[in-house]
Amino acid sequence: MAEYNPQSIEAKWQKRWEDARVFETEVDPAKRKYYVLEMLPYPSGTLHMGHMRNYAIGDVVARVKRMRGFNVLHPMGWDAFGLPAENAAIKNKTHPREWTNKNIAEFQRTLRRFGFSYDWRREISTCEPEYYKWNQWFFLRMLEKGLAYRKKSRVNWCPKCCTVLANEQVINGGYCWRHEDTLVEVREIEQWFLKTTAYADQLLDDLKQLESSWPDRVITMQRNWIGKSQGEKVKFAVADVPGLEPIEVFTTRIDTIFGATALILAPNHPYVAKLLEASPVRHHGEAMLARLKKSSVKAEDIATAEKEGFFTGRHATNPFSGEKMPIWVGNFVLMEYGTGAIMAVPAHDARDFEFCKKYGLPIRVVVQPLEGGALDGVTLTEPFEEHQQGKLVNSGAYNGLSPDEAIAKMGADAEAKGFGKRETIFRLRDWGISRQRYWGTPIPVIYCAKDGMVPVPDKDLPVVLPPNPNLTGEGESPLATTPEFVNTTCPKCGGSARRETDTMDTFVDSSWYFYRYCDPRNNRSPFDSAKVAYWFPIDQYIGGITHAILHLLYSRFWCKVMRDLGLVTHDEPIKRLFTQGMVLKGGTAMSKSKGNVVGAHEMAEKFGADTGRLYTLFAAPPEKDLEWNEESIEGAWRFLNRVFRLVDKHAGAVRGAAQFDPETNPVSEKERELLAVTYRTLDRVTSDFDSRWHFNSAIALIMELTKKVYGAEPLAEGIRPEVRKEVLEILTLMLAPMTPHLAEELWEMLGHSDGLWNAKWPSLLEGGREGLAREDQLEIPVQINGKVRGRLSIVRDEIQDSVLAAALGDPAIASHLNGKRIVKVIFVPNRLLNLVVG
RNA sequence: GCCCGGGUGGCGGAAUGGCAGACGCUGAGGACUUAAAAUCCUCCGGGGAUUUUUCCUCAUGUGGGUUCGACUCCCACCCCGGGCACCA
Repeated sequence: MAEYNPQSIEAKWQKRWEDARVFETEVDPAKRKYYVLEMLPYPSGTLHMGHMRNYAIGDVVARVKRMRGFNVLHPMGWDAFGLPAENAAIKNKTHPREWTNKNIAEFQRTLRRFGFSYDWRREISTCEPEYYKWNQWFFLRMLEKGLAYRKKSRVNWCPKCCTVLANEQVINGGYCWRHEDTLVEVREIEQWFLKTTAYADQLLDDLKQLESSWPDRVITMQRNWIGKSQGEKVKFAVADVPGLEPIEVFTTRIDTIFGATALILAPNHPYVAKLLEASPVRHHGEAMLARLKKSSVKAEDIATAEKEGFFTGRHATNPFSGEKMPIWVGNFVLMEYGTGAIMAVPAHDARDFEFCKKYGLPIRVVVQPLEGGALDGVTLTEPFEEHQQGKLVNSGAYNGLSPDEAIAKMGADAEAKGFGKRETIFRLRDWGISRQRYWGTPIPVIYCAKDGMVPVPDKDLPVVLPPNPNLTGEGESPLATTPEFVNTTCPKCGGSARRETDTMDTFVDSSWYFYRYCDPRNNRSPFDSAKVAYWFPIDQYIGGITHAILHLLYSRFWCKVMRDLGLVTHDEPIKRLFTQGMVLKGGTAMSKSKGNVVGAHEMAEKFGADTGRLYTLFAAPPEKDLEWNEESIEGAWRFLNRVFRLVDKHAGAVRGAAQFDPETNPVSEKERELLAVTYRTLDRVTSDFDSRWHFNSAIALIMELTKKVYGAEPLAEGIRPEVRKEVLEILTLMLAPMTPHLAEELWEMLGHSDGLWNAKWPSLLEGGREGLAREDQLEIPVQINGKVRGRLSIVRDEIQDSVLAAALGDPAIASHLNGKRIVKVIFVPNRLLNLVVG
């Protein structure tokens, strides 16, 4: 009797798949395509079971689709640029490339050990010049279109990374995304930006296309991040400083403008200095300003900080009422949003209320609730913000209007009179991509004393990283201190010039990598558009929720840019997105730094890849977090052993048997029962795989079926070999997407010389299986007033009258009726009978 | 504060408005064995009645509602997790 030995079985089939090039795919217009992709890993540390779960989910989908006859693209690659490689290189006195390639080799070995069905010919590594050349190429195209630009700006600087971070990489209100304990500093540096804001509207609107196929929370997070607001920009003339242009304010509530009792500027608003110059409160103001600017660096506290500000000594004129109001500076007004100046309407905005209350500024109600009595500013304890239900008061000609009516009318009037403009503003900012580090894509521009900034011509791409950088981990970009890189000649005049020494954010690499998989070795263009047209959009993308904004927003942006460059024709790159749960141990996500990882390779050595795969799929539904349980995995191991023994036991009898043909083959009652269970299991497993992605309950069903046919009796006596074969084959095929190695081995044991990889997913619709799946004798519950009081055996499709008669004849049920009158009979054919008694 | 998730046995979880707790883990008991491991079988939400068999009853965070029937749909609240957060 043979024994289940995953180590040898898995090695054997991985070799066969490779030799037969089973997972290699090409464009084939005759076949329906399916592109399934897991987010590419950053090759650092070791792969643990959290990663494996992600890839196991993708592999199930890929394998099921392949069995369904799809032409499946399922590639893998490496997000190989990044800071950890550089830091590790400095620490270990090696080269980032060396460290990265060592990790890639290790990752590859582990992924191969798990038998994931990747087309390895398409493997890409973003740190190779053949790849990052195209980052540079795209950058140049964006430069031509004005979508890439350089400006000096306040940026987020992480003192530990020694580099600038994108807004998206600043988390928890001011901390670095890689160093969660390190506060980000604000610095002024010349930076390269990509104009994501040019696509703000499209990025928002096209979310509609994704609503039914992306998780709600990802859509919501992106929507909030883009943060569209519609309102008015209103000009307030400065009354007591001659020659100063009016101050522009952004508001979504122009209807409350008569309630404005102050104008408040951000501390770094350019007007503040001008207003303070020669102001009677200049000294106090400047002292306060220095204080506010200092405290505003601590981004962490901004949300909770107490509102603070000071009066500039100057006044502005309300363009609607002509009223003069004081101009203040307030720490809660952000220069980065809107115009950096607001009108304070304390009666109808909580923040303004808090500020004005503190400094004794007047509070004037301009929207009265429709019911519940009049409000007045003096007794107001919190602002009235229910703007749908109310009418305007104290607002001159606009009194009596509803706020919505007033917004329309006052907006139009302001525009007509030239002091207002309807405006849509976004929270989204342009994407700062400059990084002052070595291990990334060099930004392909050259600075010449004579010609200024000159793009590197396409023919000179790629701009390759110097092999021997000066890595210190401190100060400016390592490239800046590597003379053989910096010093070059100007492409225009041929004179001596300097290269840009910043590298690109690594999110550039991952913004378009999935296109490269379609045509990974192309050296004339980033990809062949015809190939991309066949494979795109990605049918199923799988990854962690952590990338809900960064990667997934940048990718969408990149797609739209490529579309406008004429490279692709679709608006959105990813049709369906699935965010899988994390694998936890001790309540937190597995990570090397927390020391709670379960190494993937160790798991494969101990139980085999198939057991590891099965367990991660079985222990929880794929979208939920999974707490690792070392005892539970034994259950998966035991189950696979049981399946192996089952097939091994019957293999001899079954191997030579004919293929079962349900249509021409009369079956015995016992065989029929067995087949019915098998087919019904198949039916439910199919739907769990196809539409519901309930892999855990699919496995439960397969376990149940196994239990039914396991042991000596059920499969042996009175069951012909061809029927046994049918049952065992379906069992094997259902397992194949999840435990592919074992399934291949079983398939061979069952007498197939052709690999299971050629087999199709079994269908109930084929050859009379559907008829055999039907049960003729059913047991249904009988309820009285909705409570189950008995069970009844009925014939399939038995009509109500006959079922009711049988129920009334059942003594157990009759005793519950106890002479009471039946008011109503609910009968669901083949499902249940419910008697409502009075 | 706002926006998303989620709350079911000792644990992970199942249940497409129709028998709550499938399947697995743990635990208990038994078979096999000289013994152990492995394997196989039985039991395993609470309370009560009957103490062979079965029946009743409570129970899916809490309180209401819709329905013949609710873990599932609706309303309100509580708790947990995550995201955003002075965005004008």
